[in-house]
Amino acid sequence: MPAVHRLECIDTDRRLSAGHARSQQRVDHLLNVAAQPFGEVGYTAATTNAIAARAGMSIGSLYQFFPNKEALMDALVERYLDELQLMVFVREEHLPITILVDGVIDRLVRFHESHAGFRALFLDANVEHRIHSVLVRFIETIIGDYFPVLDVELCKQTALVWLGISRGIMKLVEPPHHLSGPTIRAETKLALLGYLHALLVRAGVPLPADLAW
Amino acid sequence: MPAVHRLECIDTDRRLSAGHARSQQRVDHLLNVAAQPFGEVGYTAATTNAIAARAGMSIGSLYQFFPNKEALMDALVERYLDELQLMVFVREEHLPITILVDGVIDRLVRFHESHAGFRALFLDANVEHRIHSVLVRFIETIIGDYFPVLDVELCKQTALVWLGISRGIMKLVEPPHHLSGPTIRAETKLALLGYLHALLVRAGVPLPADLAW
Amino acid sequence: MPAVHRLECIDTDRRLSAGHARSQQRVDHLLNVAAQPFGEVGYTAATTNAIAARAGMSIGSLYQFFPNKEALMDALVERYLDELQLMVFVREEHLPITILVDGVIDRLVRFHESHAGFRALFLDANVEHRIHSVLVRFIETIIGDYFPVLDVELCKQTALVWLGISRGIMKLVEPPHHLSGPTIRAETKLALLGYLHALLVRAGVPLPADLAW
Amino acid sequence: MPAVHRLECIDTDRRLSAGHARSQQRVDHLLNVAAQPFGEVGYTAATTNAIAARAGMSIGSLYQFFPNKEALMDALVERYLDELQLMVFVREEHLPITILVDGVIDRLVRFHESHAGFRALFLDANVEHRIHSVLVRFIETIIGDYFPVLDVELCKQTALVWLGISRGIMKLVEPPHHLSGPTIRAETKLALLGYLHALLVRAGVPLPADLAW
DNA sequence: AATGAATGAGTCTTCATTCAT
DNA sequence: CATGAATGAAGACTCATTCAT
Repeated sequence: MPAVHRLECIDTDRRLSAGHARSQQRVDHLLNVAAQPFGEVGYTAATTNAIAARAGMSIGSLYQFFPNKEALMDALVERYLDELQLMVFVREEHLPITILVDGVIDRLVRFHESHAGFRALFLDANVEHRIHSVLVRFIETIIGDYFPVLDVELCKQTALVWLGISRGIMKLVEPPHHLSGPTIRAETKLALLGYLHALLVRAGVPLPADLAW
Repeated sequence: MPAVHRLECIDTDRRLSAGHARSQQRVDHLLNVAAQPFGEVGYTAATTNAIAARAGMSIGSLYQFFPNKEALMDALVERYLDELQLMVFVREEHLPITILVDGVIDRLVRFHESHAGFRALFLDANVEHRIHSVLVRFIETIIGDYFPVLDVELCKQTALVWLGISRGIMKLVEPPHHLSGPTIRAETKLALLGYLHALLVRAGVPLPADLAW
Repeated sequence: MPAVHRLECIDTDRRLSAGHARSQQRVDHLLNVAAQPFGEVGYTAATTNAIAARAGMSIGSLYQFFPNKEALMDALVERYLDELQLMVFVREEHLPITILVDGVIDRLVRFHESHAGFRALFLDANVEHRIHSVLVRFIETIIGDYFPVLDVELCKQTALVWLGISRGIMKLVEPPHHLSGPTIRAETKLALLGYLHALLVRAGVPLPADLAW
Repeated sequence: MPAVHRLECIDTDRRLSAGHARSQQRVDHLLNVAAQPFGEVGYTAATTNAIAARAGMSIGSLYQFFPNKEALMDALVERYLDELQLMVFVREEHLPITILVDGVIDRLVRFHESHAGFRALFLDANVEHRIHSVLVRFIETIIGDYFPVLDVELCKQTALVWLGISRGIMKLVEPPHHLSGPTIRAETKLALLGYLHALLVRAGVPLPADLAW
């Protein structure tokens, strides 16, 4: 009875995928919720029990999805990276670099403002994750594209410094400094472009028109 | 016997100051040692028991010097601020701003390289202490002195951003990025001056000769 | 399938109530056990670790039931108050006061004899809890009912003194005096009624028949 | 040179006794001061370091006078007993018992009011010391003297109960009840005599004139 | 004798993780 | 798969007591 067999298989598949779907939903909800404690008290101080409780889930279930707290954070990080890909790392071609930076920083700061968990992970010094390296690679590519004359190492270093500058300024939204969102956006852009400008001058690279102050 | 009395006094003084001296030595040693765990794992993860053990001291002794962990950190912070005052915040008059920044950043990065505890406190996002506010005030004064045309609020904001940039770039010495000391020094200076340059241009303030690229 | 649904509900209820029941059992057991260290060494000297160990429970479990040591004691106090309500504070109407006191003291002393934790809390001077105030209010009511001619303040004061006398005499069961239960019962009653007698004489209140020695 | 020898001896004796005197002074001061923490926070919570500090004495010196905290308390107890002997246990002969009780309780309550350390030790349930047994023996003697017809055991038991009643009522000066000193005095006397009255009636002993209400 | 720095066992409490149901 | 009770190592901090000076 191959037909029957197939039917059963399909049935099973459906059930499985239904299960998967539900499971995925639960994980999504868990991650959404976990972002809150991370954002409020930081990764270390956020307790797994509190996260599970806020997710309306038992602690046991949390540990069925993730083997430990770090894996939970890693999953959150991956989700943030997916969202960053969609919402921040969008590059229309042929934009002047100032316009590109303007757009990326606007989107990054807005992402950062609206995602407390991302803010915590992006700004917290003491947690290891992939956000920074992915961001660095993204920035590296941009700089390499715009200034092919710069060698790979210098591109990478410039990307690193851009990341450092961005993190350093964005951290100023938090207590005790409380810089406003618009200020953060404006000053981050200014700092990134100011640094780039100085770097190009130092490297003897001709300035693009929009950087030629 | 006034002579004898005096001698006794001196004797007493010696004993007292000997006690003080030893006590001060122990506190110094404790702070030196405490800086290590703070530097390695951060303030929160560093345990008082570990600090005491590393200092070759019982936990009870640690608590004879400091009423709690925070007070220990505060003392360390104050000592760093004293040292910063002497070693970093030195301002010869009438230097061009580029030279001033060059000197201050050289000294700050060297301080930061040689003081793991300072590095931790300076870079760690999650601990409240006086280092940042003191640094901001110092930078604020410099900027106000060099550019009296900028209003107070803008000076303060610029100081904040300079602090943010410095912290952001200096954090890149740590894993996983591991930028070298010389690179950190060079790029921090470039970023600070590049940002300042752009800021002055934006504000319509005439550039000093050494910033007129 | 309403029937099935109902069954499931019941099932769920059963599971829930089974959990509740077990939890309640454990809390009960914990309180029973906690009463011992409290009784033996007093509230302060009793350690939460010792209590957990005696209850055959990890310290973590203890703190899952009670947020801290004081809350544990409070729960014990509330349980004692519930039991006192049922076993001691029973008042049949229209009894002569001597009979009432006889019954209450018999029951209170027996309660006190069989509940080491209560004994500790009732007799220990250095812990704040509700036992005394509740007892005072109970006694106050009795005295007010029997002698409406006494003003409220005097009723309250008399109740306080009765409580003091009872505590003072009951403490004599403990080392180093070791008065026997029957003696404690007899002498407490005698002291309470003797004081009341003297008080009524002093106040010029006519003695009820059973107090007219 | 016997004369010289003698002189030296005398000299030595003088020095010794001077040392003794000074030592005694220090011990006295220490005990005076120790009474305060005991009175304020109770025996257990009072720390030896705090006591030494308040006495302007090093912790080492405290332990040179007393081998441990308990011995310190014992010495304090002995001093209280000496003072009680002088100030409270005075018995003029041939006073009616009501007058005797009046005087003793007045003096005891006043002692109790003015000696915080005594109050703590007299009222605290959890510390073993001689105050109670000495008081019991004193009371026992009084009762035996006034009512030779009562057998020794009953005298002892009555003394115990008197002690219990006194402690129980005197504890009411403390929080949360805060009965006033005069109230304490009046009600303690009333309770003691009321109990004695009832006891004598029960024992079939003829009442002395001043107890014949 | 005097000192007070030093000790460290012991206290309460937290929280990531496991496992029986 | 879900549950959440149970675990226990570990952390900050206290305090009676000791001992070298």
